[in-house]
Amino acid sequence: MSSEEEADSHAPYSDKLLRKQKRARQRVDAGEPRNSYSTLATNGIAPARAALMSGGLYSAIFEGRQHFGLFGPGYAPAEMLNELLGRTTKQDDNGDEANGGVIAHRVLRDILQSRNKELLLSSDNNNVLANNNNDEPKTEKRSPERPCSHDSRPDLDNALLSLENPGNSHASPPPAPPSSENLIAPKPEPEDRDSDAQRSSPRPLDVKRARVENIVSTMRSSPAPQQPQVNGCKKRKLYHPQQHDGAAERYGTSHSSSTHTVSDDSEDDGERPPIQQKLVEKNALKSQLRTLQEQLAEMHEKYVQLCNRVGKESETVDNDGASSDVEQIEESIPKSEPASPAKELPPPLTNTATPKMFSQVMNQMMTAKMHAQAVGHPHLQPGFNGTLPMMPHLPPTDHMHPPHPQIHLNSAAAMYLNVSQKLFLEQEARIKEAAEQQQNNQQIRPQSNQHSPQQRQLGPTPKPPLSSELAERLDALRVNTGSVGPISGADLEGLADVLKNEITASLATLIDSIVTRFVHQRRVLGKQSEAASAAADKLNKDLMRAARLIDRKSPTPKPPERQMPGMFQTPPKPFGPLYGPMNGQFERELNPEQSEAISLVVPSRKKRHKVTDTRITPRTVSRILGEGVRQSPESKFPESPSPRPYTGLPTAVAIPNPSLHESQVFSPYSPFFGAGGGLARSPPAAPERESPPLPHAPVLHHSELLMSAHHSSPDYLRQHARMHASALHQSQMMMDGQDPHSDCNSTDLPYDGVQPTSSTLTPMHLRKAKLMFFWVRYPSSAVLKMYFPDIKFNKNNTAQLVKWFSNFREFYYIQMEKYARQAISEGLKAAEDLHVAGDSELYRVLNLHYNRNNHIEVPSNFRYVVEQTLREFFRAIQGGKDAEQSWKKSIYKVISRLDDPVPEYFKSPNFLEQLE
DNA sequence: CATGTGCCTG
DNA sequence: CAGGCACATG
Repeated sequence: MSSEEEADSHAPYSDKLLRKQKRARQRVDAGEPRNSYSTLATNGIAPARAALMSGGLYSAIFEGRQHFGLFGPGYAPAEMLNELLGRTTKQDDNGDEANGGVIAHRVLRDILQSRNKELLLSSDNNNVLANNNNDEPKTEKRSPERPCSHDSRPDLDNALLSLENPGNSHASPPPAPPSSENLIAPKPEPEDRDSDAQRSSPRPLDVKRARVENIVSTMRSSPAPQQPQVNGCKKRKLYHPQQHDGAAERYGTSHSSSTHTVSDDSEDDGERPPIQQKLVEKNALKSQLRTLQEQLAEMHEKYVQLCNRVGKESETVDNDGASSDVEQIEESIPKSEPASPAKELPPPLTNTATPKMFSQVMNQMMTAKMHAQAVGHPHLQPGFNGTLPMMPHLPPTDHMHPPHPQIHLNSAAAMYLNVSQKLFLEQEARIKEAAEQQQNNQQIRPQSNQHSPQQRQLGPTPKPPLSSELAERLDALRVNTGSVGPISGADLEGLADVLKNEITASLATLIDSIVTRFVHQRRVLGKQSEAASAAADKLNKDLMRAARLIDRKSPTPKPPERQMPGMFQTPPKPFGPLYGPMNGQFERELNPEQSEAISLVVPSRKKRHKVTDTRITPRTVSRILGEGVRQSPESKFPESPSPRPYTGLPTAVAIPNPSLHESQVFSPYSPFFGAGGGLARSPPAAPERESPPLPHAPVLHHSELLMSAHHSSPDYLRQHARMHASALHQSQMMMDGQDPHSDCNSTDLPYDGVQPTSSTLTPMHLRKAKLMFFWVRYPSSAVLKMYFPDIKFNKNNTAQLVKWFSNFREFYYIQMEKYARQAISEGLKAAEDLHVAGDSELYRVLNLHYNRNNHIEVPSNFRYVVEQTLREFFRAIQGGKDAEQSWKKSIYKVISRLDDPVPEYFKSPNFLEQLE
């Protein structure tokens, strides 16, 4: 019928069977359409999930992930997409950037003024989006219709839509059926969405969308001076460098007045008398602090307003506000962003230069702050987790304590926190710098001169005053410094305390209000809101799928999926901390087994390159595991929001678009109930919404992984960086050694300039592939290639890699079937009662197989997938379907839809090394 | 024909 | 895991 499946199953099937008989094989699926799984999945689910999302706005925005594919069935008219795309591309190509830039500018401004919050939120998304735009074209060829990124737009659309009519979101799109249903649903999936058909109304929405896009891109570019390097660095670069520049310039100019003093100081340092400088600085700082504070308040206010408006607002989006406001906002928000890709600004050296002392203090402060917040707003904490890891100079150990995973983070709050945090950090950095500067000036003027100018440029933003107290503190400090000399630790500490208090206080208020708002909003949104967070999770996946969908046109449009009430609702997943056991170990054992693996392969046709990882025999492993897995306290929180780089299209589309990643700080993770070992039964009463856990980035045990990830994945870095103080940001950049201004290179180097060096897949690659299996069960070869940038692919090794995954799947399904049967034999009646605990046998086996050395924490989604798979098998077996020849086929299909994007850090050249 | 996928077997 | 085969799709 609608799906290809049907096609084969019917007519062809008979033939097939006949043939099969020859071999006596019951081919469940031999020859399934290549990507049939993914395709189907994509189409069907995406819409549903999208719908699920509450209004999309919140989820989309808050989640910060990029959901490209998400077109509600009803929206995202092809035209719109085309328009957008066309615009984007063309402009880029033509060099119309200027126009775009201008527009973007305006939009940006508007947005900033009217809705800071949105901006913030969207900025994340934007990043992703922008990235997409940048790279995709090539890979995307698949979809003739629209070669370019279909991606980002949809999100925007949704967001816009939601904004316009919050309540409608579900209306237009098909009702969002619970994911589980989709899964189960035989297949009547409707998928017309990508066929453009429906969308043909160029409404204000489009305009808005366009605007938003521009804004976003602008924002994005600005904040992330780091070039938008897309791993594949496809063709396009950011197109707003100019805008950015313009903005920066503007910004600089306008600021100059305010910041003037400071800048002058820095520049003229040498000549000016220290005292004068001090005074000037002091004043400047004071005013800046104040400004900052005000901004915070302002932002909050705006946020609130925004929240209120969200429902109705359709036009508000654009308001041209005073440039001044914009500037302020800019300052506060993208603080480090000033550096535009354009490169007019010199690379930021500023913060980096700061002595360790400062950083330490900052760290301290941050930590304290976090704790305080955590106490006050437990649910918010998660947001920080994501961010923390990102701080380069912070010692991983101290700062990374993930807050309790269970805490549900309010996304809105999180966003705010991030912003606040950023501001805070920035401010701190500035203050410190200033202090330091003074010190230096007094002692050695030349030094200060050197970096101050740059500072200025980079962060022209005046430092707003935090509070009078703070200002006083600073002043005192300064005075002391001036007269006494070096700043004492005590002083700094005091300052830190003050700052902490200040910020904490303001943040607390802010957060509270935000949370309240958010909650309220959700309520308003209605049912969708129900599981905004949960929905968000799904959304991600859906989006991904949708994206895929877009790439390939669906053979036959399928009718929209309908909810099948109650059909197979699965209980909320009890995953959670359960993971603990698995994650815990960080130690990565070094087992250099590679010895011979690298031997050159002689091109003899059938030679097998065995890459098998022999290092540990399964038995050994099991033994070890049996002995108990130790987990480090820190790793207990699987959900730690370490942002997970999100790749838009997991499988089908080979788009090396690193941008996706949205860090998702919010983990709408629902509370986890630890299930006992093995298959546990959950109380029937369990809330029924089944929301797949968000695809969170698993927490890597080694900070190095993260770091490496950063190196390799600019996007990833960017995203995180965005949330941190510019200082951090900059320092990171420096660490990376990347030129912030450099755009994506025209070269298509996979990543970071990593070039394929060998065509031989080593045991390490195998290991990596296994780890990847946690995210993707059905990766396309294109995706695989993307994730193995160091491999020079040819047919053989590509096939080998593909084969690996085939083998992985085989193993996986065998286990699933086995455990499903076991559950049945144990008398389990309801599939919903099947749960996979972190300590279950099944889980252990799987972990052993794919993650022997616990190199990474198993992503929560994998657990979800496992559970779903298990349930599918369970149901099938229970229903006697296993008697049918291809009974597994349907299961495979379901599972194939559950692929998630593989974290960007897998592309990192360093990743392999980490796996030793 | 190239690719992709599954099933079996070694 | 890898080989091979059968089968599917573009």
